[in-house]
Amino acid sequence: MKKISPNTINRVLLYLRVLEDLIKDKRYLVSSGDISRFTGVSDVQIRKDISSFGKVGTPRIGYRTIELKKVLKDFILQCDVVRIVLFGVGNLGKAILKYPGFNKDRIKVVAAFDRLGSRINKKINSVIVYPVERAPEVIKRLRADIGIIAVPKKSAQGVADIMVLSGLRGIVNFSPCPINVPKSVMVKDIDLTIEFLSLCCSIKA
Amino acid sequence: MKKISPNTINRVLLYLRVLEDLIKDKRYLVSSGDISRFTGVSDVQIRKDISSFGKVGTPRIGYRTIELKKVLKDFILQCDVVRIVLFGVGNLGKAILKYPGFNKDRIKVVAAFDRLGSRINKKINSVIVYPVERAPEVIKRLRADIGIIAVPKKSAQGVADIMVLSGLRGIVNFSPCPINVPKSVMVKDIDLTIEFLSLCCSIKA
DNA sequence: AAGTAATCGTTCTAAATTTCACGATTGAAA
DNA sequence: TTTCAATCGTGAAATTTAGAACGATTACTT
Ligand SMILES: NC(=O)c1ccc[n+]([C@@H]2O[C@H](COP(=O)([O-])OP(=O)(O)OC[C@H]3O[C@@H](n4cnc5c(N)ncnc54)[C@H](O)[C@@H]3O)[C@@H](O)[C@H]2O)c1
Ligand SMILES: NC(=O)c1ccc[n+]([C@@H]2O[C@H](COP(=O)([O-])OP(=O)(O)OC[C@H]3O[C@@H](n4cnc5c(N)ncnc54)[C@H](O)[C@@H]3O)[C@@H](O)[C@H]2O)c1
Repeated sequence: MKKISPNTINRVLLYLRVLEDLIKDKRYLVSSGDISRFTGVSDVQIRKDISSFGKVGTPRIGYRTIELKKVLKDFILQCDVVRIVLFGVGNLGKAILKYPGFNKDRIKVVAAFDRLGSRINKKINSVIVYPVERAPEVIKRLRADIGIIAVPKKSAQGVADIMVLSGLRGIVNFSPCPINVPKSVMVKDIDLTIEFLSLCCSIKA
Repeated sequence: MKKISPNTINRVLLYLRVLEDLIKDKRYLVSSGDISRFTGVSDVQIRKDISSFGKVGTPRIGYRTIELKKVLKDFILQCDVVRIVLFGVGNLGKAILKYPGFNKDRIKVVAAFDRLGSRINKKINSVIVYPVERAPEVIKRLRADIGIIAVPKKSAQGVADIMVLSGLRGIVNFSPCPINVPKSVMVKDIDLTIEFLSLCCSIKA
């Protein structure tokens, strides 16, 4: 089996979302052309992505939604549920805690941490906010996989260090500065400022 | 002059941020190796990116921070200020409205829109929330460039249509579904669910 | 039963991006 | 003044990614 590129993973996750919607609508067949219309990805690209997981389609017919969903899911989502912890219950952190859509995709925020006394021991959307000091203990107990950095940038590296110590293996970093972690820990930077500016540049060009 | 790829634009925006910090710290010289350490981008990549804007470095010395900043900025950020409008003043929308960091980067949210009566005519962080019906008029008057979709997915396409009609040329779409717009309008999808799941996949692999 | 149209899957081609290697340039030191 | 080390800039190679073409397969139609 060949390695799957991050781009492919992202696209496959899109396909999975479409498939779940289709299955909910009781549609049992779908073609690469259909998925293309739903996702904007070209049909060739879709067939190519899917074919890296084996032959699951039938010519003239397309793909069986339930089967395809199962195949894709088995390959890229070994885990049933993604357990996430959140650092920083500010504006952005609260938005994430209050978002109901994550549950549907089996993303579960299992705990939150903040430094500020007034935020601690509150429950937001049934997630408890702990003091940062308790992070290593709580994270291990709840067996979280991924951490979100939603603290101001001057606290970002410190929080990242705690995350690494606590055994998290992936970090989503919303703070506008790069963080240093061992390379066994995957980092995904989401820098909204850069996204906005970048779009602006593409427009003017 | 050759065309600048989106990847390059994103990296250059990173360099610009580093440069601003350095200048604030009164550092007048910086090498590609330094920038590499600050950003994680390889030094060769940095030199190559910069060289597409001309020769601005001096061998043995590096780059003059102030000069480099000016050169990069002139090339990719023609506009002084990016004017943004926000659709959907819910959890995510409020977080964006309350974020003070955008001003520093000359990103200015000039107006917000919502459907819900209880949100309308409030001011959040001195940004007025208008009813969606007034969007075309307000957007034209304030000469906004970019719109943010932070409404539930079933409203996303409708909001996108209004944005196009109002003359926006770029859209940042936080809703978990693709939107259809004329191809003269640039769309940047930011799908947090996919980002989290994607990170999860990379970890397990 | 044969023809046909739709769709998959694969191979080859092309384009974009990154990495590598190395020459060129400069200021400082011996 | 000569040497040297640091750094830039660039052309070529390698890698990755997307795209196009096309044969293979299947079910429907007549
Ligand atoms: N809100 C946005 O739209 C937005 C946009 C772009 C970037 N960001 C970035 O996202 C991050 C969060 O933004 P925000 O608007 O939610 O900030 P915020 O100031 O509203 O919230 C930050 C929270 O982190 C907590 N905190 C600070 N230091 C901590 C520490 N060491 N450990 C644990 N908690 C700590 C604070 O008590 C606070 O609750 C920031 O880095 C910001 O730059 C936010
Ligand atoms: N909050 C998160 O962390 C998060 C995570 C992933 C994705 N998203 C996506 O981001 C979007 C916004 O999320 P949220 O949590 O802020 O949602 P929300 O429900 O809190 O807010 C949505 C807002 O949009 C307004 N709205 C609805 N229809 C509208 C219309 N036609 N025109 C104008 N306004 C309208 C509503 O009145 C509400 O104020 C959603 O599409 C969601 O799926 C959010």
